[in-house]
Amino acid sequence: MPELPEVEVLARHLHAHLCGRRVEEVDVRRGRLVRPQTPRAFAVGLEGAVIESVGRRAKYMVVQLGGRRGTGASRRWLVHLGMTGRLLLGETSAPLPSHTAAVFKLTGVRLVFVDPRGFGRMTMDDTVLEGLGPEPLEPDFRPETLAHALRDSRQAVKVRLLDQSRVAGVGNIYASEALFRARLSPKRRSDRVRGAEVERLWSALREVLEEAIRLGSTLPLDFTGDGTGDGLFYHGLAEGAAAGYEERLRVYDREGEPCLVCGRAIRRWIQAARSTYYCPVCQR
DNA sequence: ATGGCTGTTATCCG
DNA sequence: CCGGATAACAGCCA
Repeated sequence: MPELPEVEVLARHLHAHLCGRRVEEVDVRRGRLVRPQTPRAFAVGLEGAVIESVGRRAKYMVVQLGGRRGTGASRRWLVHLGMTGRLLLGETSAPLPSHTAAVFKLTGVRLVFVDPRGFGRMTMDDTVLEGLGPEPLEPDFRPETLAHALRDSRQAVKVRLLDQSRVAGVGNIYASEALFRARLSPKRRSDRVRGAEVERLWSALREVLEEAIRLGSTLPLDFTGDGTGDGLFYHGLAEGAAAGYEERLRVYDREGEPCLVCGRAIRRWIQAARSTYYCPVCQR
């Protein structure tokens, strides 16, 4: 489930594994993966580059590249996992999994992008980062920053939180989780979230995201994709690691189960064609 | 087995 | 302009 925390954890792990390696060969097997750029231009731009760092912006993994002289400005390789994108790291000789969308031969290792539903994206065109909202975990993300993001919209606050141009990186799961912890109804009109409530939502959002990163960072990761205990993480989790992960979610996917605070049954409600989970008693 | 659901987002309508 | 619906796609589950 690639939302901000999952991409952050992935980026931190890949940073350690990929830094200093050279991109020797790029094989895009599913052209639609590369947008908005031709697969050819993407491959040509990437081949020969050396990976300097791996980071994150919103739900994008950002691979900073160097190593080729005379190519002008710094280049960034952007990866969006969509719903089901995964990055697998392994032997060059291993057989490729089904739904392999792209293969990257790096020095000493092979990186494979697998994506059954094909919502993932890759590009070297960083205009896709334009228009993204503030990073909720940056120090300059203050309660006023969130207040500004919620202002001037009659949309439900839950829907607003999913708008990447307002706050970057929040997805369907953490939007529900943050609103639950802030005791705020997902149906509340965004421009009617009041001062004290903004403060609660601000801290709840940061807590939820930070906790997820902390927990994700301590999990044993399975970069080869061999593990079967893989239902949650885009790049695969070592077996058995998924259990504690789900327990951490307090409302998401708990329809009909008792609220952990008041005991009332958790409800599911469709907003903007996505499921929202909430407690009808605790969240007003 | 059929249909409803799924972590995302660009684009199309009214 | 705004906001809701849809499409892109495959897999899983009841």
